[in-house]
Amino acid sequence: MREGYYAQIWKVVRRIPTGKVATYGAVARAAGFPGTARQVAWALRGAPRGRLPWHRVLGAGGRILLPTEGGLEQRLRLQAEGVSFQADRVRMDRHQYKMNV
DNA sequence: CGGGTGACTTCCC
DNA sequence: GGGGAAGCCACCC
Repeated sequence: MREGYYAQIWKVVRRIPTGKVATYGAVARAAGFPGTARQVAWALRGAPRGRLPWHRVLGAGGRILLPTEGGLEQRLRLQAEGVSFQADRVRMDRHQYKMNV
């Protein structure tokens, strides 16, 4: 089933190391599907929870876009990994993970 | 195959 | 820098 696209996205997300983050758009590009940032969110939502560092994927500018509790959990998880924030955004200048396109 | 739905982005005011 | 509009696209009726 829908493994083709999702599997690629998950593979990229799993490459993001602890303490680093990436944006939806960057993940999409690295996976070989430029312009599908929105679909990355689908892939994360439909991902098998527990074995994917979903919390390391953020919106452009380092913003957490996951609403309500999920967003809070995401922030806590990131902070637990040593990711620093400035107001509501992650300091991308320090934590953005550069992927080999 | 048409239409609605977003954990998106970018541009413009 | 907030707010709105438009572009994009996999997924599910």
